[in-house]
Order: sequence, then structure tokens, then C-alpha cells
Amino acid sequence: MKDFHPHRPTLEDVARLAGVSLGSASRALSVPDRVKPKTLALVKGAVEQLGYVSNGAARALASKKTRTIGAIYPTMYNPAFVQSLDTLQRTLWDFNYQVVLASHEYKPEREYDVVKAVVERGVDGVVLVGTAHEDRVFDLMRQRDIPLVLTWENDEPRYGECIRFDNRRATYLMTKEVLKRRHERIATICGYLEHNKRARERLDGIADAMREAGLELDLDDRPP
Amino acid sequence: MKDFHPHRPTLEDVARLAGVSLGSASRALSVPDRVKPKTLALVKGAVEQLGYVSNGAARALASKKTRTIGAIYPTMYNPAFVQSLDTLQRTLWDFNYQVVLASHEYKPEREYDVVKAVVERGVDGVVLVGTAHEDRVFDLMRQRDIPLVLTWENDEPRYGECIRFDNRRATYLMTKEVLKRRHERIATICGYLEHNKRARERLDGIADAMREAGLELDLDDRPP
DNA sequence: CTGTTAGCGCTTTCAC
DNA sequence: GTGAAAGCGCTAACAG
Repeated sequence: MKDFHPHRPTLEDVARLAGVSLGSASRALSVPDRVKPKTLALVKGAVEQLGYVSNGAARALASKKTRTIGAIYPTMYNPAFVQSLDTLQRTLWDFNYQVVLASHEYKPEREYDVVKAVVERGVDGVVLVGTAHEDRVFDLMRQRDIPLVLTWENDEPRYGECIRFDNRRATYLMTKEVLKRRHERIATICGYLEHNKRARERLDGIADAMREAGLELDLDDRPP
Repeated sequence: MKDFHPHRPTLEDVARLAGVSLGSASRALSVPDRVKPKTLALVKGAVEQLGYVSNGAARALASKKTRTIGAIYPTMYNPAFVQSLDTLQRTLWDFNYQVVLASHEYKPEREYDVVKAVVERGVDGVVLVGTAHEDRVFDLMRQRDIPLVLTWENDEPRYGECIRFDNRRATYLMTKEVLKRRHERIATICGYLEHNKRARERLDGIADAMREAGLELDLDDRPP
């Protein structure tokens, strides 16, 4: 257990204790292979002895990299989003990135505020989940030149990359599986199709696969 | 839509455009009531025109406050944790704080790494969720003097505040409700009691309420 | 109320 | 390889 330090040790303290320069101490920690093994050992020893923990704000300011990305969700009460968040967080962790989380309860105006706050706080990129985004969200990201990834989004992205679901291909592949088992009379429960592009795409996928097999999906044969 | 800026505008740019000093610009943004209305207007105008967004890293470095807290969970696949996270995030948002999220899959060793990473990145405090923590986690927090809140924790905290469940009081209150409805023969399904302090506490709460009502909980009357 | 100035702790040239 | 020094963009005294 370490003693109480009135002044949280800085890299300068480490350098002094190790008997090397500030620059060397910095290098020892971020590019260890560019310092002599002896220097490295000295610095590591000092770090250990002081219980040194680097200051992310200073590092971010100097390097212009925060190593954090913002994740913005409509809500956390959708298990699919939770899984997405968890995966994101774990994946980024492996890349030595951290996640700042925010949600906006499906309110586009709040989404802008949230994005802005996250950007001000400092992120190297943001992941936007959900479907309806205001233009100014994209404007902000574009103007600041911040990488943006959208997902669970229907429209063409106005800025940034977009990860989508290919509903048509998904049902196409499912149907192929069914057909592979030599079924020929296939029923599908698809819900309402009006105003539901995704549902229609799924149906299209099924029809595609059936057509390929010389079968036909009878779209009219459904209850009211 | 803003034009492309080769150099993201800084507060200095804002100050220059507004025709005020750096200090005044800073104040206008953080303590608006301490500048002349005219100055405020000038600065706000410049901010708007430039599309200025403050730099969190610089602010954090200068003010020694990150306005973010770290939330560390065992997993995200427990709905109770998700709700806790969501509430935490929303509450902190109202206080103008942000949340950096991390999870460690119930592995105490990983928990330390996670806490350390979050602390290095810079947080004003951390919320630790879960039951088994290594000593060095507490040592780290204590040595850096970082506020810590534990929850879903059984033991006495070795450092920081702890928010617990009062199982005994919970069932006590529940039982009072039942008694209020004039029931006198009360059954309880409580699962195994051995090695389960929480279960025993819950039973105690029931017994407490019944005793108060002059009733007795027959602990032996249960299937094997 | 405002301008000036000195850092915050670290990374990063730049010479050596 | 290493040290010296110049910032990164902002806040917080400090005088005026």
C-alpha cells in the first residue's frame, strides 16, 4: 500500500527520480523500444515506486488524441442496443480505446445536445445509433472533421460511415436454408407491410430465394 | 452549414474575433453572469460564427476537473446493471457530468486493469459495481484520492462510500403490507438459506413484521 | 468588469 | 539514444 501523496506524482517526478529527462520518461512509457533498456528499467522503477498514473487530459491535449469514442444510443432499454454497446466497449478496449456513453430517449433535439457535449468533452470519433438525426448533428461532425459511424439507420448517411442490416439478404439466406431441406410449401408471417420498408425487404428476400427455386410466394394469401 | 476550417477554432480565435481578451472569452462561457452583457453578446456571436466547440482536454488540464465519472460493471448482460447504468448516466447528465463505461466480465484481475485505465484517462470519481474487488483497486483510488462509490457489494468498503440493499427492511415492509390486509396465515418461499446471507436477512424481515403483529413465522414448516 | 500572465502535465520536434 | 524547450487550449489568479 502506497503512502499518501500530497501531490499526485507527475511524469516530471518520475523523470527526476529515475535520473532521466522528461522526454526520456515519456518515451519509456509510450515507445519503450526507442529507449535504452537501462533507461526503461529506471523509469519503470520510478513509476512503480511513486505509484505514477498518467494524466489523460494532459496527454490528450499534447497528443491531440483522446483515445475515447462517444457512443450515443436512443435508449438503454433495448437489449439489442445493450449488446451492441457491450460489444463496442469490449472491442474498443482491445484497441486501447474507451467509451463515453450517452442516450437521448429517442429525442432528436436532445441527440444534438448529447453529441455536442460528447464532442466538447473530447472524443476521437462517435458512434451514433438510431434512425432520426438532425442535420446539425452531421454539420457538427463534418465541420470538426470527426469520424462518425452510424448504425441502425435507414437513410443514406449525410456524413460518416454507415453500418446497416441487409434485411433482404438475411431472409434470402434463411429461405435458401429452408429450400435446401426440400420444402416447397412455405408460409411466412410478416406483419403489416404498409409503411414498413424493412418488412417489405424481408419479404422480397424470401420471394427472391423462392423464385430462384422456381417457386412462387403468394403475397395475397394472407389474413386481413 | 459551416465551411471547412483547416484549424479548429480555439478560444483565442473567438476572443480575437469578438475583440475581447482570452480571459473574458473564457468567463463569458463558464461564468456568463460575471461579464458585461455586451461582452457576452460579442463572445456568443463569435462562438456562433466560428462554430467554436471547447476543448475538453485543455479545460480538464487547466481546471483539474474532467466532469466525467467512470462506471465499472461486471457485465452488461444483467438487466439490473443496465438499468443502473442508464439511471447513472441520466442523473449525471443533469449535473453536467459524463460517463465512461467499462466492464470486466466478473474477473477481479481485469477489474483492476479497467479501473486503472479509467483513472489514467481521467475521471473525477468512479462507481464500482459488483462484489469482489482486489485490494489494489482500493489502494489506487485511495492513493489518488479519487471519490469512489460501491454498490451491489456485500462487504464493508475498504475505501469510499457504499450503497447497499437492505434486504431485511425490504421484506419487513412487504410483510407489513400483507398484514395490513388482515392476512394471518402467511407463507414464504425463500429458497435455500445456507450460505445465503441475503436470503436469511429477507426471512428475518418477514419474521420481524409478523412478530410485531403478534404472529409467528414457523421456520421449520417447509419442504426438504 | 477586463486584460495579462502563469501554468496544468504531457508529447514532440530539434539539436546534440 | 537523450535532453532541452516549445507548445497543446484552457482556467485562474492577479493587477488594474
